[in-house]
Amino acid sequence: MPKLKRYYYQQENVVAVARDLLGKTLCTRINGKLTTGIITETEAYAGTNDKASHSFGGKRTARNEVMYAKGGRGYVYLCYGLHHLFNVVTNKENIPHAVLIRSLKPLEGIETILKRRRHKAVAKNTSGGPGTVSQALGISTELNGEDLTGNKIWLQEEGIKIIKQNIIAGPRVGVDYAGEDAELPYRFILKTF
DNA sequence: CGTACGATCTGCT
DNA sequence: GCAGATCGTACGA
Repeated sequence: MPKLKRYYYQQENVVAVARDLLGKTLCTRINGKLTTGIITETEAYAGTNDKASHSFGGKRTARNEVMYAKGGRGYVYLCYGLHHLFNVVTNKENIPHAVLIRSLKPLEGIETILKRRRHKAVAKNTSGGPGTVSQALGISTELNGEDLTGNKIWLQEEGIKIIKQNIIAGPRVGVDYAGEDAELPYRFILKTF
């Protein structure tokens, strides 16, 4: 399975990328341990006009700086003081787009994943939210800004074939503060997972 | 410098 | 169903 190349991350339309990432494989090699999973749920955060995004209004701080880098890097930040959320930065021309990976189906390194997750829910198909995705693959803020074409964390082509009929779009989770933008159908879920 | 809070998860009731 | 965990960051004084 070939790695996604840099140009993949430099497409204009984040929402399209978020949809397209379904079925691709997210991989990490942390301390020599390889763990991978098929992406089953994503959310798009679109540029500076999206009230739900950290970059709304052109906000640019030490935390979200990497959103303004060229596409193809990871944006990892701490949420609620204990969850590391992983985003793929996808943009061209300094537009701060990102895709949050909300859920995975574990593929390789199941033993390691179970250990990291203290034998919790991952035994099933998906992990239960963006925090557990990071926990399962060993992602933490140390990987913030990491190049996604490198060998610590990367994405690969389809783990499975996706047909349109199996994709559900809906509003994003936990962004009520974003007013009308909270309604946007920027969340994509693979049915049957 | 102080304070409030978040793109959440878990375990207990 | 609900509260507690837990702390870096943002923002105002």
